[in-house]
Amino acid sequence: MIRDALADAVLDALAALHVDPLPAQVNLERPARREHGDWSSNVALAAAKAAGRNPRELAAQLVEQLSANPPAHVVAVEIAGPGFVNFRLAPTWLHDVLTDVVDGGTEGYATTDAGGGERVQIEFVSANPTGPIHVGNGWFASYGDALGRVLTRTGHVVSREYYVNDTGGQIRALGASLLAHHKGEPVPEGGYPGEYVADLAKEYDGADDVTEAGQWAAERILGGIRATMESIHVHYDEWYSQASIEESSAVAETVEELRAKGLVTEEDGALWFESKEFGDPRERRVLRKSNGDYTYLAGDIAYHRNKFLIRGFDRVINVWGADHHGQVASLVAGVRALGIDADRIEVRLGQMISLASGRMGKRLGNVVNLDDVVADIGPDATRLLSLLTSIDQAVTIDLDKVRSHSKESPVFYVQYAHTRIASINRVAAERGVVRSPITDVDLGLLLHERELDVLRSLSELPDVIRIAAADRAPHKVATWVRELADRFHGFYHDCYVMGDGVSPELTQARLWLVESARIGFAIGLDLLGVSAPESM
RNA sequence: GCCCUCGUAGCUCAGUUGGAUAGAGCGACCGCCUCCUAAGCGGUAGGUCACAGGUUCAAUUCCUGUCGAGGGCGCCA
Repeated sequence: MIRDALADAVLDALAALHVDPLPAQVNLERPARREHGDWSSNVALAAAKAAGRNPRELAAQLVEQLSANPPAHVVAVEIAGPGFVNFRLAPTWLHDVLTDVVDGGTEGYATTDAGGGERVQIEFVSANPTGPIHVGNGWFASYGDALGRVLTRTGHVVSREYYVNDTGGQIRALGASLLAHHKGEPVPEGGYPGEYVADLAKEYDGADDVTEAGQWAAERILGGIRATMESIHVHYDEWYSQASIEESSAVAETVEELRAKGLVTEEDGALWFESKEFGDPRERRVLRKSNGDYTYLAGDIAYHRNKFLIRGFDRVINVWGADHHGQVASLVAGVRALGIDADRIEVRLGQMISLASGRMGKRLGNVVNLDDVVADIGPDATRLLSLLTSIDQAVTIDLDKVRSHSKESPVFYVQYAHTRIASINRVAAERGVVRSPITDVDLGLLLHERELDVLRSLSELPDVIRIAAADRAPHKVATWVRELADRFHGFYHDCYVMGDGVSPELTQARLWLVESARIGFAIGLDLLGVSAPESM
């Protein structure tokens, strides 16, 4: 990689200048402004103090040293500002990028094995099966899925899981609501008045038992949730039943394990977990109520014991809504108490989403089902919409605007760029233009700023993916793919691949540029789970 | 009261882990189709990066405080 070559050259130059101590790492970045060159380093600023030198002087010496023996592709090394060292490169470095992209292809370019085969489980959505998925509890479905794709590409082994809350009070409440509908009685307090319950009630012919009725309804609703997830290309490896944990001896075993460690006390007939010493801000939490039932927390700790100690995941990432924030510290305390390193569990809290029309709530009667959004704008736009922003951002979505501007949405912008690539290839085929092997093509003809901009974007993809994985921030891929689309539209507009005044040699070079862009779109869109259409 | 996540253009949001003159889309205004799809391209206008301190060569970015928004602090799940 060019960055490593430049960093090595800088280190060599620093050593030649007897800088002591040598910086552990040379920071190289792409300046925001073109005048500042293609690559820039702040190493003189960063290292000067420790070495007892003047930053600007050190930068000047560095420039002199590097200019005397410039690394490959470097045509000029300049000093700027308070002591930046700016590298100006020949376009050949970008032609090398093109070759790298084509050599790597969709499967290989911008991949790393940084994850080292780490087995990562991502649990996301996990909404209670008491009603259809709505835009609130389904918003981070694309996030969890895309994060999995990014982690897979960076060398992790990913498993996607939906924790099915198929037991407990809300299932009984669902059953009671179903039976009430069935008998034509009013839905009980705290029940589920939704239309879907009435519809299900018509089909129910089981026993007059709230648990049985609730489980029957939950199973049906879960089928709908699966279909919704599939419709936006989210495929789970596991739908894990909470009941299977609670009905096994797993919870009791987990509590026993904690008790054996001396972390459980009994008071008022309840069993308490001494959670504070494991980082819980609260002194202690109930594991088993005085009525003998285990709490949700006890079940959740048992569930995570299962994830780590039974199923052997190296790392667990839970994607939860911000309204579950209160559970995090207790769960992590429980996991730690079981002897599991705290940094193996991550809880990513997605901020609540709201509608421009106001708060969404079941009681307000303005719940928008995810299915309806998918039906309106399609799965691609639905996915990209939620992948444009960080999950730390409490977004406001205006569904009316999303609908009316769906033709101008980012997804069309990006997909349109991709169809233009397909279009170029179609026209080339019609005109009998065949792409020669890349080794026979003079990529040195690619000198137009628009062409170089496309290649600059492609050169950044490996970094983008690496950072998106490390930060658990797949939206960075979405930002990148929009930038690539922007650059490609510019190229398309200003640089004809075939046409008047375009030499056969230039056509060949541009066909390869187009191919490298195609690979970039294919990688980026696949990571986002958005389709890359051939025509629109 | 305490904890978490935030506060960037009229609106919705980016901002490469501290860099040089802070970006995009939508909305507004002005241009560009006899060649690969105008679902596109170019331009103009729009900012005290909530506010005040601190850290340093350098702060939208890190720290503290204030103000504001959302969320959380049960023997509910």
